[in-house]
Amino acid sequence: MTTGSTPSNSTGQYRKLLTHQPHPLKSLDQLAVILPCHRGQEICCQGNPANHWYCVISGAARRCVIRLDGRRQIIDLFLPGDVFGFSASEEYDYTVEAVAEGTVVASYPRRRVEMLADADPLLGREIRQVAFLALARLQAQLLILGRITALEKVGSFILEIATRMSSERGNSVALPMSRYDIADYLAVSVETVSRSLTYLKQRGVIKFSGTRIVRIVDRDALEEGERPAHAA
Amino acid sequence: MTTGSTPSNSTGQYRKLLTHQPHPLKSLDQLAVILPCHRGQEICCQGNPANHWYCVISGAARRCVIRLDGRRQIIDLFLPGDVFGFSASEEYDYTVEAVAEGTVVASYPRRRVEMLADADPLLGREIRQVAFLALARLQAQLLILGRITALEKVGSFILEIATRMSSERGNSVALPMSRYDIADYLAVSVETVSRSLTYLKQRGVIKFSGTRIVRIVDRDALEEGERPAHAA
DNA sequence: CGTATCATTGAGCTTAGTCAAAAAGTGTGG
DNA sequence: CCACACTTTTTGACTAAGCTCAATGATACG
Repeated sequence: MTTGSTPSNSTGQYRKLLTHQPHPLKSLDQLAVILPCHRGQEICCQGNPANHWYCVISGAARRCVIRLDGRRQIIDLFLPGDVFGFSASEEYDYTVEAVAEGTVVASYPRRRVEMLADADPLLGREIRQVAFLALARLQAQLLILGRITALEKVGSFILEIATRMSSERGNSVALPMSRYDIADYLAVSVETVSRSLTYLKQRGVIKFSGTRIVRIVDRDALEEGERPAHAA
Repeated sequence: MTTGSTPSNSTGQYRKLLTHQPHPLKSLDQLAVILPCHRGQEICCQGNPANHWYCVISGAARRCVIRLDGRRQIIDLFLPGDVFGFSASEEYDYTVEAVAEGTVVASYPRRRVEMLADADPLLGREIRQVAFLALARLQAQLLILGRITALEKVGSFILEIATRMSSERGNSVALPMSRYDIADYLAVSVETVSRSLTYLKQRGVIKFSGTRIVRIVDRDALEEGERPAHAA
């Protein structure tokens, strides 16, 4: 749909991007429809039939739920290589939106993929593996939300992003989202996010080059009280 | 292992229980090894190879992680019919323990099941579906942890348990776990859990028949500010 | 260059965590 | 059946972390 206005030239470039990018559903590249997204654009919407699975090619996407009181909660964050769109029912029970302008997403027709998986056990395993990764992501997020202080939440968040965007060299991380998004992701207020970042900066734990580019100076300090005991 | 001391008679009874209980992996009943558990007994342990998948037959189990500071967090709660043991890596990255004395769990050898799934696409789909259910459970838990006040967390918790233990008749729910467990599950202190319950009792929202049996008097009050906007 | 969004900072207040202790169950062995 | 130990649950007083409201700076974008 969005691609309608895009010159085929450009679509071809996205196609190349998909081909060159390693991701978990490589074997389905030929089935993929490529979706370049604007900032905030809905990729799939709560209540709609869950007919597609998706994989982030570049950029970032957020999975959110809006509460009655108007508060938004971000349930999950998708970065390049992450697969999403799974649902236990026939409808999506969440909405996914592009976070950054120009986020590119590959979309796969669910039923066709499932039929392919019926014939190809290896593909079936791949899909399960991808679902297990989604489980691991949610588990990590639960651990972050379970932290006591906001400072720990923000610290873990930076480390998580740093790990998942490992393509970035060194200790510099480009935060893919605004402070507001981070707040809704960590279930704290924007002000608290900002204050925590300022505090970490003043203590010399992190440094900023631009508001959204963080350099981790003292990783141990960020990890403080963060690791589960077994990892010690 | 635990069954070693159990007379075969008793094992036979558990087997019957499994046969009569509807659950998602019915087709694997013949493969199942039945594990009756003591209160607090470990079912699978963080760091061990993830060689089994499990299904709760009766009772309840908790998935936990222990932090460096000694705090425990309960990541997930398994009730009868819930399948667990999935891992994205070759090892469990969490520990699962029986909550109630006499909890019964069916255990399935992972590799054999995966081989069966290779040959039987329907089984493959069932496993995916079960994994999607696990995703939905974690999403629900994230929504609860994202709530603002402790009162809302406790309210949502009661409603969640009431829904998942739908076998219980009427509006009475038997809480499967102690206040401490609830606290670690909701990431609040025990005292706060207790105070919230007392408050709900005094406001006439719930009634107790015994400390762990709750009757929901005013469901709407519990749901207050709880529903995502779309559900309105 | 102006406007809208995003980010930071401040002040006051509320909620929930901590520490402490009492009360109510639960189970065990005599 | 009771006494005792232990766990679970509740309640109280104090403290501190984070939310709200409010305002000011910074950035991006047309």
